[in-house]
Amino acid sequence: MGVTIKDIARHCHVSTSTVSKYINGGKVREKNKIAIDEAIQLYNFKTNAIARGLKTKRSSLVGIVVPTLDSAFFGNIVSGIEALLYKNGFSSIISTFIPGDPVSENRKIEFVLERSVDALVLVPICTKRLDLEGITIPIILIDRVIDDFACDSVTPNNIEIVEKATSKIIEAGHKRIALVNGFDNITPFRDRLKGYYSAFDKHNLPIIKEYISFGEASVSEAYKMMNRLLELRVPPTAVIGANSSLSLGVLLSIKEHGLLIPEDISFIGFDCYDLAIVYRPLLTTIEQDIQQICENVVGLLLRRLQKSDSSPKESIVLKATLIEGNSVAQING
Amino acid sequence: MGVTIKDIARHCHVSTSTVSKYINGGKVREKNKIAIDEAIQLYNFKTNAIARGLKTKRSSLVGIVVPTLDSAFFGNIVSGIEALLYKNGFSSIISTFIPGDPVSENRKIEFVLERSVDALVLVPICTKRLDLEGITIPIILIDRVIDDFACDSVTPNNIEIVEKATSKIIEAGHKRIALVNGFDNITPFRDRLKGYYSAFDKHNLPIIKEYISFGEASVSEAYKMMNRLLELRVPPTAVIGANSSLSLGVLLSIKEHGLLIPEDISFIGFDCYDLAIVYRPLLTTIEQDIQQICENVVGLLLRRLQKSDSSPKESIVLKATLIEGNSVAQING
DNA sequence: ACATAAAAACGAATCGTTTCGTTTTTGCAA
DNA sequence: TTGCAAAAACGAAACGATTCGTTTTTATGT
Repeated sequence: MGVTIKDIARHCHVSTSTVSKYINGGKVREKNKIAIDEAIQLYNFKTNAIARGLKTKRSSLVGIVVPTLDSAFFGNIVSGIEALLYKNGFSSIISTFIPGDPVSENRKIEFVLERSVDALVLVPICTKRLDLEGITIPIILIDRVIDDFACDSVTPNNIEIVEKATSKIIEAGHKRIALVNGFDNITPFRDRLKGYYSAFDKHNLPIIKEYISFGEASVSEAYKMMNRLLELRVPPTAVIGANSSLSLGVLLSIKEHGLLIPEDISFIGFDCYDLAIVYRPLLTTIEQDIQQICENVVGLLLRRLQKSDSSPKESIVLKATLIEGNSVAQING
Repeated sequence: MGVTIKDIARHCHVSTSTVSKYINGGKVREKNKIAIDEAIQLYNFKTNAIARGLKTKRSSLVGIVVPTLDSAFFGNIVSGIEALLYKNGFSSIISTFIPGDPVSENRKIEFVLERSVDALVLVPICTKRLDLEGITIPIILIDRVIDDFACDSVTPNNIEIVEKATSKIIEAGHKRIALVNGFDNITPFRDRLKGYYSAFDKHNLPIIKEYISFGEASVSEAYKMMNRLLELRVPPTAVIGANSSLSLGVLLSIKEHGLLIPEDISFIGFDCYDLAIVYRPLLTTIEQDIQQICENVVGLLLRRLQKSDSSPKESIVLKATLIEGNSVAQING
């Protein structure tokens, strides 16, 4: 504890600047090189990242601000990003916020910024402009974008993939298809709704608004939404959960109503692969490739951190996959 | 960007030390107080955590080192701890490692330590002594302990709870009960095995070693283990998954074999509540109270950070709960 | 062996705070 | 008013690295 570059310098009879230079990959006389290496071993010297940060104004810290990690989805994303950042010498400061609470979101962002992070990875909930505008470090948004705020982002092709999923259900003969959605001021939910609409359009089917449900994207809210849907006079014959928590809530409600998938109701989920493969029957789900997301986020981040890079903001859209299970039944008319 | 305490001081015609004192809660003349507050607002001053850290040797950073967050279990723990730390003014540096890889674990710990964290929260995999001994900051272990290394820890009552679960199965008439376990050099798996043994002992039943399977605690390994168990000449009539990933792998294998729970095989899982409640039938599982874990971890941590506290290491053991579902069938002898 | 350019080492200043010993101001009693 | 303790402000010296302009050493060619 507390061995500094000075100790190394003294031990090697060189100046601190020489040691510093060597540590940072500079050229140094061979014998000094050897001596310094030895001394570093001997004293178990670790360069003090704080002192370095103070001088260089770079902390090698990336802030990751996400909603609570109650689903494996964001957990996997955080893990993945952290692992890639680590390979590039960055540490990750994580900060989670309460999904429903814009105040907590803003505070958490502030909190992370105070740590002098070099960049920010953010899964925003608020569409309201946080005071992100004034931030000078690179920001990458995942999963969703913020209206009227040009920013790098990595998102799935929500419209297309939900259209595809919805079409699949329609083509199996369903007409009463519920969508248990998040609030549509959040871009992915807005887009997933668009995809749903689009599929109905393409098949010349009328949309029944009653079957579209908006709410907070939590398990418990989805459960309530689905309960209401199932208690309609004419309940839906199929349902789509618009993200992992919503899918979970929907399944919970279906179960509580004693209904069977797909005999009583067909189902397509979103980002719930772990669950889908053990569920009986195998669930049809929309899945994002998390590794791919992480690679794109970190790749973009590293490019942005090269000071020279001031190219225009990028919106990277990654293709999600519809994984076929047995949770959608063919029905007649 | 870049407004410092100096700017505030100049603007207020006071010295930097006065500003510093005020910021840190010291007493200051009323008019200075007002002036400083105003200037802070005006310039949107944020104290530079890095510079402060350099001087005070406290970073208000806590390192959290856990295996990859591929299950919601650790994700929830990380979220929970982060949230509580935040309330106490700490940021969380997260670092995940590859569960099977002791080298990655050690490197990640080193990496976090270089950041001058004030404390370390760790879910260790290695029983081998990392060079944790030399670390002078407080360390809290979660979920597992390390042999011959006295350290604060928060763990579940593995032996008792698994004994209870196993007894439940035995009392339902089962004799061929499989345990899909992690390697038993990891303390929780060792203890869960003890619990399993103990239940057999108490019921005067012979243990059939064939049904006890050890492997890496991952979904894929559990899947293979369970496959092997199901392909025995005399397969088990019940199975216990010894943690969340193992439970998932077990379910996967059961499904692939076309078996029904509980008709064909009974099942008790561990830490897979989300899954258990949507599964059909409702699964019987052992669950830890994550909120309680987090509160204990952070509580202990904060106590340790009070310099004065040098009380002996604590091993906090929290009671896990056996949640009754319908996945254990009564069978006749 | 000598001059000279290139390479490496040096030393001091600096990053933005906190801290601590000293000086100034304040409030109050004589 | 003056004196004096107590309270507050001050200023300089850290913390541990990096940086940059300068000096020293090395290597090269004659």
